[in-house]
Amino acid sequence: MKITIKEIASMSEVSTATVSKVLSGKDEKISNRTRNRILKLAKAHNYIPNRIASSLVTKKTQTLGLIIPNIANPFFPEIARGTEDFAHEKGYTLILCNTDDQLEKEERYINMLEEKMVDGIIFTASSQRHDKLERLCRVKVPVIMVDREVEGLAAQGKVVVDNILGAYDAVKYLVELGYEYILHITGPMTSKPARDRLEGYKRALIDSGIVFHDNRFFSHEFNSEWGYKTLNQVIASKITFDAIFCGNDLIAIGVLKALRQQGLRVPEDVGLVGFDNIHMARMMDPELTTVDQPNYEMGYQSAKMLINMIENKFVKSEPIILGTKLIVRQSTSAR
Amino acid sequence: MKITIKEIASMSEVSTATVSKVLSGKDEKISNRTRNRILKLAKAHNYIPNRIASSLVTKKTQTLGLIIPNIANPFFPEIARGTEDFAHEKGYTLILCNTDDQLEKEERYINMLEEKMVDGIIFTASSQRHDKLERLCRVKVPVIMVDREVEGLAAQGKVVVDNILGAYDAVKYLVELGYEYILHITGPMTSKPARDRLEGYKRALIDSGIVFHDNRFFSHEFNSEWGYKTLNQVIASKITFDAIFCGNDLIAIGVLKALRQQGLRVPEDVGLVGFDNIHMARMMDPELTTVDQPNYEMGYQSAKMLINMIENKFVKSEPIILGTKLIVRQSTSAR
DNA sequence: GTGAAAGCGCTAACAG
DNA sequence: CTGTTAGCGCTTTCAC
Repeated sequence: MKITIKEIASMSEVSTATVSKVLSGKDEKISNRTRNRILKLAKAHNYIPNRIASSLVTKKTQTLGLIIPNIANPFFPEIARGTEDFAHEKGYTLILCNTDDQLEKEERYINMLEEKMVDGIIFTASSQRHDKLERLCRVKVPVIMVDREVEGLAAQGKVVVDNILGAYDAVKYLVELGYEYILHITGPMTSKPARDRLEGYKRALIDSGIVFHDNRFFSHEFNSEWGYKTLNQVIASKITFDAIFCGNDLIAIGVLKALRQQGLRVPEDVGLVGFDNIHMARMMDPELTTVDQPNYEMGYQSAKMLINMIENKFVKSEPIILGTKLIVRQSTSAR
Repeated sequence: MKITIKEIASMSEVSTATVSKVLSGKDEKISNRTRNRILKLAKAHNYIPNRIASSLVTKKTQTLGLIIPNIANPFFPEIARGTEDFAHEKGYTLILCNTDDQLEKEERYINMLEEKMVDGIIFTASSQRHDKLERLCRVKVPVIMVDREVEGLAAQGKVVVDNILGAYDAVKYLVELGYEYILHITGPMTSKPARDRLEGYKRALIDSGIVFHDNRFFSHEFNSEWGYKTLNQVIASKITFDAIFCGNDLIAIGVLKALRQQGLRVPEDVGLVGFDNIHMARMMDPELTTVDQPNYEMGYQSAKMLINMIENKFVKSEPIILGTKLIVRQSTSAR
C-alpha cells in the first residue's frame, strides 16, 4: 500500500533516477518544473522513503548501537539521553542494548548490531574480564568505549572521566576540613572507575600524610543497600571514623540513612561525600556533597566522536577525558 | 570484506537458494551432507547475515520503536527495561526515542521509525493535547499505548495502570489511620495518570464523608522541586493539614525534605504517601509509604502484546489494566 | 533435494 | 537536465 519511488516516477513521467535525486536532495541539476512536480506528488501521496532499501545500496543505516549494562541503573539514563540527543541531531537513530554485565549478552548484541548493519557502536563494557571478548575486535564498524575502558582492548575511541582526580579532590577536601579518619565504601574492584576512585583516595591520603588502612576500605556493590549495610557493620566493629567517601551517590544515600538511624549527625559528627551528582543527591537532608560526573556530556561526546568517525572515516580519535567537579553542599563542614 | 551468501554458495558448489534455506533454518528438505558443508563454511568464514537485505524482501525488520518523553526521567527506565527484555527474548531489537513531551518530536520519530520499517511501536504519549496527532493514525504498523492513554485516539492496544484505584486505596488508608486534612500535590492535569489519581483521591474523600477543598490540591509538575516548593508555600499560607498524598514519589521526596526543615515529624505530625514505588523510596528516612506501580511489568507486557500482534496479525488486543499495590512503610502511622 | 530466475525499493555511474 | 542500466544481499516461487 505504501507508495514507492517507481510509482511517483510513472505518475510524474520521469525516471526513478530523477525521482530519487529529487527526493534525496541531490537535485542541483534538476529543473524546477520537474522538481516541483515530483515534490508535490510525493507529498500528496504521503511518500515515505524506504530506508531499508537505500541502506542496502549505500551501506549506511544511520543507526547506532548503544550497549550498556542496564538502563534501569540510574547512572545510565543520562548517558543514554546524551547519546540519543546528539544522534538525533544528526539524523541517527539509537538501538538500546542491556547486557546485565554479562559477556555472553555483550557478544549476542554485538552480533545483532552487526547484522543490522549499524554504522557504529557505543559501548560501556561490563565489569567482567574482557580478555575473552575478542569478538569486539572483529567488529568492522567504529566502536567508542564510554565510562569504562577495557585494558588491553584497543578501541578506536574512548570517552571517560578522570575518576582518579575526582576522588583525589574530594578526599583532599575532607582532609582540609579537618576530617581525619576517612572510610571509603565503594563498588566492585572489577570496575575501572571503582579502581580509579580508590587510587585517588589513596593518593590524597598519602599526600596528606595519612596512612591508608585497608580496614577502612569496603568494596562490593554500587548500590544503597551496600552502603547501608556496610555502615552498620562498621559501627558494630567499632572502627574509628569521622568521614566517609563513597564510591557513588547511591552508596552515600544508604550510608546517610544508617548514620541517621545510629544517631550520628551529618556533617557535625561525620562528613559524607558521594560521587556522580545524581539528581537525588540534592534532595537529601542534608544535601549531599558529591563529585559531579558529566554523564550526559559523556554520552553526548561519545555520539559526537562516533558520528565524526563514521562520516569522516577517521580511524582513530583522540580519547576524551572529561573533568569532574566537587559540588560542596551540606554533608561536609569545617570541624 | 564481509562474506555473503553468494560466496558461500560458490565455495560449497550449490546455489544461493540452497544456502539461504540452510542458513535460515528452512532446511527440512536439504540433505545432511549439503547442510553440513554449508554450515561449516559459514562458521569458518564468520558469516554474518545481512538483515537489511533480508528485511527488504521479507518486509520484517525484527525491530520495534519505543517512544517515551525522556529516558532520564526515573519513571521510564524501568519501562524501557521491561520492553527491551521481552523484545530481546523474541529476537527483536529496540530503537529508543525521547520526545520531551513535544508533539513535533513525536511526529518526527514516528516518521523515522516508519522509514526504518519497524515492525511495531510502543508509545507513551506526551501530556500534550493529541487532537492534532492524526499522524499517529496513519501508521501502518501496530501501536501500543503505554501508561498514558490518549482519549479519542483508538490505538490498537494499550497497557495501563489503574491509577484511580491506586490513589483511592492510598487515601482511604490515610483516612483509616485517622488523618483528616489530606493535601494532594501532583503533576500536570494534562497527564492522564495525574487526572486519574486526582479522581481516586476525590472518590476516597467522598466515600469517607470528607469534602474536597480545592485549596488542598496543587497540580504542576512531577518532580521533587515542585513538592518542596509547594509544601513551603502551604506552610506560609497556614493551610491546615495532617497528611499529604503525592502524585508521585519524586514529589513526596521533595515534600519530605521541606517537612523536615520545617521541623515537622513524619509520620507523627504529618502522614506522607507517594506513588510509583521508585527504588529511592525505601532509602528515605522515614521510608516512604507509596503505591507500587508495576513499571517493568508495563514495559514487558506491552512488548508482549505488540509482538503478539505483529506475529499473529491480530488487529486489536484487549487492553491490559495492571493493578497497583499499597506499600506501607514508615511515613504513615495510626494517629 | 536443488537451482534458475525474478524481484524487494532504492542509488549511482555513465550516457546522452 | 534526464534516463538507462546494473546492482545491493537476500528470499521465494516453481520447475527439474
